[in-house]
Amino acid sequence: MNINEIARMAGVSRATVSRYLNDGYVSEEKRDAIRKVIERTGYVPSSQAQTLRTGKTKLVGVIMPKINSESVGRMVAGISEVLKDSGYQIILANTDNHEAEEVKYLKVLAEDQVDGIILIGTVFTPSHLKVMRDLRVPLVILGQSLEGYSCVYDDDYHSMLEMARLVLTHSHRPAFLGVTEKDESAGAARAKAFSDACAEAGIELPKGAMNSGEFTIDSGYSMAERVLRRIPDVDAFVCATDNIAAGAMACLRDQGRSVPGEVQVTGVGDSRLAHVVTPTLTTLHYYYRTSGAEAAKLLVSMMAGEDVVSREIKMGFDVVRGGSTL
Amino acid sequence: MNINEIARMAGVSRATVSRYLNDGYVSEEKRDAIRKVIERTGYVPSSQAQTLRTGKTKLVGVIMPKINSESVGRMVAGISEVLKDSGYQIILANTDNHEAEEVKYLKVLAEDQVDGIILIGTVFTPSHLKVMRDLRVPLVILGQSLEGYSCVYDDDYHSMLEMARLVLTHSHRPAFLGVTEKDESAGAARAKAFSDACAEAGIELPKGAMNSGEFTIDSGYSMAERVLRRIPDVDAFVCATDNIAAGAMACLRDQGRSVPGEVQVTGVGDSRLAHVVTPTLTTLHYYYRTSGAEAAKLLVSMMAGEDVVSREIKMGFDVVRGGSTL
DNA sequence: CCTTGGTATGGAATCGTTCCCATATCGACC
DNA sequence: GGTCGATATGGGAACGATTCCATACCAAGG
Repeated sequence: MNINEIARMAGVSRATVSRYLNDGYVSEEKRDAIRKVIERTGYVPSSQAQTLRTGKTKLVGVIMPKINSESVGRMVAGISEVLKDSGYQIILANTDNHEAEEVKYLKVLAEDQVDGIILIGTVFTPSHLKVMRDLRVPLVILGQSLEGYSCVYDDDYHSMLEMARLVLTHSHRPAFLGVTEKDESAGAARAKAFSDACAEAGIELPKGAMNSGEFTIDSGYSMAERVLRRIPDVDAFVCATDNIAAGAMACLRDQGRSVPGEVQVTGVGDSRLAHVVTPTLTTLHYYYRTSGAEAAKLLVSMMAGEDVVSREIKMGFDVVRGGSTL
Repeated sequence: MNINEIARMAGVSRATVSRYLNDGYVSEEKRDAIRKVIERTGYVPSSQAQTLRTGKTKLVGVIMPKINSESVGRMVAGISEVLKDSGYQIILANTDNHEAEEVKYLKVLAEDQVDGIILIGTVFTPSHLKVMRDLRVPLVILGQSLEGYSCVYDDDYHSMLEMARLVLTHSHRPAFLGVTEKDESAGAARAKAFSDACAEAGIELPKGAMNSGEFTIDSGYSMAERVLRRIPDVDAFVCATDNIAAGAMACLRDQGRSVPGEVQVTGVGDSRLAHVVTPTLTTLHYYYRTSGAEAAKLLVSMMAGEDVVSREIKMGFDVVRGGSTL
């Protein structure tokens, strides 16, 4: 069942059916005739042929470092919410934190497949930049800020600064449990905010106070273990993610240290985890879902050809006070 | 840059280039010539044109009830792992637990867009069955079992039976916190297993012992609250998901009841949550990632045309003992 | 020597749309 | 009355591949 059949059955030309389906100039009678035939046959235009002819796929590629992560999940939920209404489908590319995969997908997707790309990136290597420069479809970066590109990101620095200040009102021997500094946002920015806050409070950080690991609970556990060995009188764990904080709390529990009495703990992300640990976790709420939605909106307008001067959207944040701080 | 250009530059016909790209019969010399031109120009065949001509999209649709859920995330990770290697891309459809959306996506995706579909379903309505019956692409159902379709699912009944038996060795006033029975797997099967285990142990369940709510922590909290009012001497909460169990534990904590001393608690899913609550949660480990991978493998072979007699794969499980049971 | 089958190649049709162009009618306006 | 713009319609050329078919060469086998 194709457009020719429909045209024949409705007694009009193929071109008229096409016009009926898209925009202009079809008389009332023919319009009726075509509508009837289409209803009766349940005809749906082949999106593949449309794609070939128009060069528009109505697909958006979302490249993400890890599908089963709560923050990414929330972002994608926001993206999907917006794109659904704009008639776009999401095509998913999961890189499992493998930078090379990220570059590969950028290339493959842009080749043909999609009208636009949202990159939930972590680390930008030179080959990232190269591929991104000669991309032929609009790109929005989510979760990181990068000069010259449209991006939606969280205020990692100031939010962590505020969190650190809060902790430091009752802490003199704090330690930081973070992730790789190659990650500008979750890594470098949060670490810098922490050490700036310490400097501001006149605290000199001992060796071993700044740590870097993975985004996992296990990594949080082992970093905490290590700090407790090297700085036995540590009195606060400021963590770069809720996962890490949860790991740290597990470690403290196992070693019989009370939270927040002996050691305060804070996380980032306001994940479900934060609300079920005992005591509940003081954490930073980032508007992940909303930032996903904003990124999608931005991309939609870019794909519509409005020459959005590459925009940056910095999201707000809230400090969520749980029982893990004084 | 299209196949004609390449053909011209290599001094061969378009057909020969196409044969070079696909299978047979190209002489060594021409093969070399074509390869050189392709390397130099970086030519990549238009997948849209290929799709139009061959009818194969190299896309697989994955319909899921909720993207930011840990179990779904794990399943999708498994799917993506397998499909990546088979040259398929994933196209994502998030229904946000809206059954009508599920049906809509089944229709839309099958229309044209994808070579196969994996449905991570929850509830099957008559309109589901109707659409699924006249689908023109292979379908694999993940997480539920449905007569006549290929499916990969967990042994909800027997795993919960085992869990309930474990709890009942030290409990005489247990309650069940579940989800809607319209969900055959997570709802009906787990609830039945629980009541069967109780019957087996000679326990008569009081009114209010069987509960049904949402898949959320909050819902777990309020269900627990309600049971504590109606059955004050309840001594175990057997929950249909870890989220619900986490909510129940939060409620018990708030009401000053000790776990597992006064009330035992169990979950299902072996989520990260289960390991960070205090005490850690006794839960059922389901092989979500593996089941996603299995579903994908099944679909790949179906798409390859091997007439797989619609197969069922029932996954195994483990009981993970945490501190929340005696 | 003629047939047969494997190897190799190009021409042309095809997939199902969109959209440019040519054409036509009709009322309005100078 | 001729020109002009708006409305309406169909013919046909793309879009960029795959694939059927015809053709041709060459070695082997009877």
